[in-house]
Amino acid sequence: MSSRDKATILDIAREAGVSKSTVSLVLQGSDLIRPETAAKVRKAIAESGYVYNRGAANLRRAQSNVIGMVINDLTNPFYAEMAVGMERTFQSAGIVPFIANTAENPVRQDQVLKSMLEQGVSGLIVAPARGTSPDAFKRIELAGVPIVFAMRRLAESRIPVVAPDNHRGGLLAAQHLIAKGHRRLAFLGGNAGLSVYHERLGGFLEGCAVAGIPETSVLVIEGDTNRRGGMACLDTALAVAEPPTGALCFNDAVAFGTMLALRKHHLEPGADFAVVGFDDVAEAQHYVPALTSISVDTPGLGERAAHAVLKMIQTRTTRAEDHIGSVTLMVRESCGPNRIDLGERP
Amino acid sequence: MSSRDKATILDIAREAGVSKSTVSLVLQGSDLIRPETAAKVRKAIAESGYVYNRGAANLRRAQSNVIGMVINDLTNPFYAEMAVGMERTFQSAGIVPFIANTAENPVRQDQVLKSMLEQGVSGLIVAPARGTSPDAFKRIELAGVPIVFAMRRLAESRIPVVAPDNHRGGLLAAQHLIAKGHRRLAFLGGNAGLSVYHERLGGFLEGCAVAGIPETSVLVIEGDTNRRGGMACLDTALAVAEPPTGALCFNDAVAFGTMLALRKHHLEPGADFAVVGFDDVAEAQHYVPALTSISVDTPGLGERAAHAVLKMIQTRTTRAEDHIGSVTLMVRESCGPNRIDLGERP
DNA sequence: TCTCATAAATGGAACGTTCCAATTTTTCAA
DNA sequence: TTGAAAAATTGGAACGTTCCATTTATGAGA
Repeated sequence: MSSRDKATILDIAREAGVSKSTVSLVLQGSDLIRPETAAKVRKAIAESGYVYNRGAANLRRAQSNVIGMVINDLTNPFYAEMAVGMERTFQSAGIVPFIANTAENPVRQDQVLKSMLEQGVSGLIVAPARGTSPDAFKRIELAGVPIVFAMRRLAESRIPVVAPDNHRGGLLAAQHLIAKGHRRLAFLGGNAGLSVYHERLGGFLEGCAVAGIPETSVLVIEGDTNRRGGMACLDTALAVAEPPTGALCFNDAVAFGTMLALRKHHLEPGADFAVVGFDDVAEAQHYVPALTSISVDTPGLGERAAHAVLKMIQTRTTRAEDHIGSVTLMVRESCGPNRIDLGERP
Repeated sequence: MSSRDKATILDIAREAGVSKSTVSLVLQGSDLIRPETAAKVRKAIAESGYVYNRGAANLRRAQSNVIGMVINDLTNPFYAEMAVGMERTFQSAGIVPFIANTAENPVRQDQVLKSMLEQGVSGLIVAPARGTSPDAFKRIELAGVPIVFAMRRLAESRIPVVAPDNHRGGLLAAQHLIAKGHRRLAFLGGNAGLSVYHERLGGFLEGCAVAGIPETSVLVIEGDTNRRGGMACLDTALAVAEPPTGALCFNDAVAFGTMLALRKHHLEPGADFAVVGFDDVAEAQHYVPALTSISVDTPGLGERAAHAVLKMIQTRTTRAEDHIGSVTLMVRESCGPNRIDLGERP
């Protein structure tokens, strides 16, 4: 039945009455082959259930046309959206990227990177797992494989980064909350192990300082970067002597959690407490109340990162400029109506 | 600087003063090698930035230790959760699966499958894209690569399937709504191109029929399987002469959309209209109101599918039993408190 | 010390492709 | 028709690994 010993280029050659070289050329779409000959070969291929052995091919040539995407958390819609943006770009370049998930686990990440390297990827996009050790990417740099970081950067690394302008996002959020009349502010969720955390918090504090609110009076509460973390943070925030009236959350997931917890405390997000998210995931605009959030153009960043690797591969370099994407404040309902008239949409 | 011509097994051999065969044996963890010799080899490997060339290895042996997961929509949290369940299983088997997204696009799916095949995957889990043609998997079957379908089945295919008991889920939902006192029911979202649609709808209609509600009086409205689709379906549902008072939604995303649309019509989900979802994604329990949904044990199904391929690979077979996972009704708030009276809603 | 069994290490032939250099076929001007 | 240039095709040597059949080293018993 099913030919157990799969067909090779030689079988095709025999079948079509040509040499293996000819078959190889046809496979590569070379125009050195006469059209009729190519047709004969293609016919033989179609009839034989032949599958091209890319491993063998890569052995001979030195490139591999596979690109790896290593993502820290695929169940986080934010990263899933980013990954899809990357895929779109790769698709139009005619290449199929392989995705792997590290679940924020540096050990898993090591395994995954090793596997991708062994597989001979020609480029890599990595959203590093939390707590990645600084030399986790030494092997890859040594191997000279082009790599770009997405979203997160590593402390002392010269690997190019594609990320949103987190600092400015934090700043915009602070300005917005302050313009709404809030003076007692909080920054909820995230933890100091994340470069993104420092950037967002830094921008937020700067915005506060500029408006005359000293850093020390801003309530900063670390926590998990998911719904549960947001809920916990809010509980803590409301327990202090003079609780805040508004907060920037580390990301949208934390913001959703914060809003859920507010309801448990019989406070209505928007009316009694202002909540700003970060990332502007698709869900933000559908939520009730719709979440005011810092939009980072997620798929756009994905595309950008993909273009960067593609270019690095093409130009055979391992260096590239960082790209810091612009951010915008999406004003929705979770900070309530304007206290000072800024003419935003209802 | 970086040795442009990468090290091979022979370089390691020379460095360690042994033969290439010895290095190969060490790499495979063979116990034929004296520990001191193995140590020497390992030292040389560590010092040289050597990367194992799996492509070359696969050329010689016939298996490849890579497994492909082809997912129809990674941005759908449901499928992302399933994928993570699979990954967990593969991880504990020491293998790194490669994930690819098809974005519900059969053409893309073809490319992805071709690429995975060429890469020499030893097994495949596929959640088929909507509208997949029945012979899209002919190549794979011909190549004798073990494959299992997750969640969706294909009309005339003998490929094993791992999926929840959709029929029973539909039945449970109908019983629940009817027990709550609803008589005018609807099934919202999904479309006839999906096997899952027929199964869920079939179970729902059966549940209705058993309770004396004729199939013809159940309002069935097709629509997109996301939030927007749910919103549109509800609008249509409320526009009929005698609108329904409760509905089973094709999946949780549709249910969320339905609840959003209810609010726009000034109806409160749970109080004025009963909503049941399907899949029980993580968000269901956090939503306000918390969504009553049919839980399918998503990660569990993923694990099951992963085990199935693993076993097929091990036993070198291409056949396996279907697995239909049990489902449970998770009662939360979106159907409101029990109605004792069977009267119409005010 | 010698034998012999066993343990450890090795060389060479594959695996399926690409690419180069070489060969054969075709085309066309003289 | 002939010859030479151009076009089309081809054989063989890589690529980096594994595996088999051998060879070489080790150590126990005499």
